[in-house]
Amino acid sequence: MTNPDIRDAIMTATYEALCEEGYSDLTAQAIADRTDRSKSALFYHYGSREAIVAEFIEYLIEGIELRVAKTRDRPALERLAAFVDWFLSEPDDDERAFHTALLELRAQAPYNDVFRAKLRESNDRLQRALEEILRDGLEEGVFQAHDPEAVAALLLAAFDGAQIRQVTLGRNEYLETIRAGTVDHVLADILKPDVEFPETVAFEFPPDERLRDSSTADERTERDTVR
Amino acid sequence: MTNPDIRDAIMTATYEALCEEGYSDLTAQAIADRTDRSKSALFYHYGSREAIVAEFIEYLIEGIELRVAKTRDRPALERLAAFVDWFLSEPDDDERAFHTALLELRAQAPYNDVFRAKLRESNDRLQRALEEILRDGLEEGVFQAHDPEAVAALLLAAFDGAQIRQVTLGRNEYLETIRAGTVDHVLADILKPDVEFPETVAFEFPPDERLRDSSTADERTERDTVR
DNA sequence: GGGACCTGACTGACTAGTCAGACAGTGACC
DNA sequence: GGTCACTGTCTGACTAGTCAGTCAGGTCCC
Repeated sequence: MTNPDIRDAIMTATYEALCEEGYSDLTAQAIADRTDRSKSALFYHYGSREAIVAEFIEYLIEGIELRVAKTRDRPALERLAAFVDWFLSEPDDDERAFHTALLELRAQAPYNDVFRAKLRESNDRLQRALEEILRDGLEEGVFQAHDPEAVAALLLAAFDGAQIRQVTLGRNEYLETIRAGTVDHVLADILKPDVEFPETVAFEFPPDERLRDSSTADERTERDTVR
Repeated sequence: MTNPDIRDAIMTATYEALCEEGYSDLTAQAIADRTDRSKSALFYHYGSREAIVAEFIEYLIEGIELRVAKTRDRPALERLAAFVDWFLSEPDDDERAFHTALLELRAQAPYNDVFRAKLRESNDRLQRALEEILRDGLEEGVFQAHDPEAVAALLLAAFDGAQIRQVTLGRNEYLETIRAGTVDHVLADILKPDVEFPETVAFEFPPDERLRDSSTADERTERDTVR
């Protein structure tokens, strides 16, 4: 169903609407306004607003997979640093807006089986990506013996918690505090004693090219103190 | 403003409505239905739905403070175990429903200055309570030298992340994994080498007595597979 | 009689989803 | 080449419903 062009248009429109309006104001109209089609066209292609959102999560998952794949040839320690940095470096305005909306969306998962299933998949891929880094580090001999599954889960929980607190409380310091705590208390146990966790990243975790901010990020300024 | 009886009635009604309907369905009517007043009475006492929610967060904060105070005479290690257990033990249905709704509410904080300010305060009290435990443990000589502020932040982020993932992904295993990881990797650095983190809690973190489930928790059963 | 408290009926704004019909393209058939 | 039937895509207008908040008026107590 649906030719790829219009699907892509609807997905990026959804992304923009999410960033600009948040999830709870993500109306079918708000999405349509950001395409060159009418609201009815949305319902023609996807039967419901919910289906659009479900597809959007799918779209994000594809993005994650693509982005993880790009990093696989790097050494494990560099990848770990990039992963940490991805979650715990201070977001720009667009990133923050997106995290904010995504949190609202995630908060609906308990009420919505489809969202929950898709978010699970997204989470599992992330978890597996991190486990892979940890396992590769063991093989490369830079990490000490540990349980990659448990450590990955702990790290993701801490990162996620930090990000959510940063977004909901509006406190950027949080990220740096948690990063330092993670490096000192968790990664210290993981790295071989002679291995230092890099101060700066060797490369940035690649962004989702499809969601490169097409909208000229300026008309968004006076809309900042919202709702 | 407002006599304490009706305030209390509205707050517990808000709590019940949140648990049963979630935040995004928390309408003024849903709250009123759980009091013996009409919806108009709500608007008479609080000027808006938002004000009710803001007051409710306040109400929760008072509860936390009360509950933390009750535990202050216990040894630090016991308190730490109770704190960990509070966040990371498997919730019953009511607790889970409440966490779910609270997450929705927290997800609105970025858009709402009042909510954000109150949630910050709530968070700060929690952080201070945990720091206090850590400092007391240092004084009691059961903990090794560490930075209580940073460790408290790390623990709270990890706990919060674990709880959110458990709620949004519907996976209870998460909590146990994170608890084990926290004990092995973070608390291992904090406790003196000869001190063992308790397997079982000496006491439960006290619940909020005011929110004791007054509604006979049975009519809620067939409404479980919702929305 | 005045104020505190409360109610039911109502309004206005908003939204998901529907539907009848428009229109452009395509292929068949004369 | 022209016409006709048909299909996929799309639209504007509409429906049915929801919800926050208002308001005129009522009761009860001082």
